[in-house]
Amino acid sequence: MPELAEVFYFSRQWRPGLGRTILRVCLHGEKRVFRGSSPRALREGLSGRRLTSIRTHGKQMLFRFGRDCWLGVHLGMTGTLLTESSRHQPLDHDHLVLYTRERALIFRDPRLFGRIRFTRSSRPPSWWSELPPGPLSPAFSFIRLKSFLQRRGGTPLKPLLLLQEFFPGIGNWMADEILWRARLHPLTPAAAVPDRILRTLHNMVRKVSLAALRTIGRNGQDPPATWLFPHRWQDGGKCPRCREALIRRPVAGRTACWCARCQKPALPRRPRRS
DNA sequence: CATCATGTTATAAT
DNA sequence: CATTATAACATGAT
Repeated sequence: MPELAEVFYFSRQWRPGLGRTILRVCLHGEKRVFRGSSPRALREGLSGRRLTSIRTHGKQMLFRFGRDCWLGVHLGMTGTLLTESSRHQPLDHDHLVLYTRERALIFRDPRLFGRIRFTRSSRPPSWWSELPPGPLSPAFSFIRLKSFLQRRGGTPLKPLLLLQEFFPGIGNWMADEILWRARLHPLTPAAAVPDRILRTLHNMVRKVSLAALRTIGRNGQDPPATWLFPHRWQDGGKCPRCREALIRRPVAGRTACWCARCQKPALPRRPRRS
């Protein structure tokens, strides 16, 4: 589930733990989600400390404990954050559970593509502070987008939108939603987009991010039927704009969904003449 | 049983 | 070196 808005939503699930002291830590330290960090250090670092802040950036989450303990969470494909009562017994897929007096803060991930990191330092860890500007940041400017797409002009738009190094938080459904709204075919080479359409694309990256945060991010509910979102996985799904049947097939290794009528492939560079 | 999945990354090939 | 394709990860849903 987790792209930028879902990640934000899940981060808020742990908000009841803000200001609370972690009394006990249960974890499945041998699981893949702890790759690259020490479960022992994590347990010792968090125990007895208060959860002091919660932040998200794209698909990344950062929880601060006390002054100098930082917990990074990435939800991968199937990760979720939730709370249960403090009597909760960790289930098979509850790989990290932080107990406060009144609640259990749970990281659950059946598929184990998620990742937990732990760092002890006075400043936030570098993997966090070096994240690229998010789509809603002023630094995510049109000119910066244009130069990025220029640099990778031969690559289709769809896989470019999935690059976290430039579009942190954008995932498969958001990319399709953005292209659908900008009426751009997922295979359009980046350099083939005229400036005017590029403006639209830039706008849509921001619009979809903002709208997703205001719906999914706020209450976890799916976006309305005016979006591509609720139609994209349905067999026989129709374009909510023109009712044309939606097309679904892999583009650069991921399933893409688009409307054959609204999103025409790029025209050949030299249509005619000799 | 086969296929597919809202993600990332190592490795191979171009 | 840059880009692109593929496999792998591990489990659950259909």
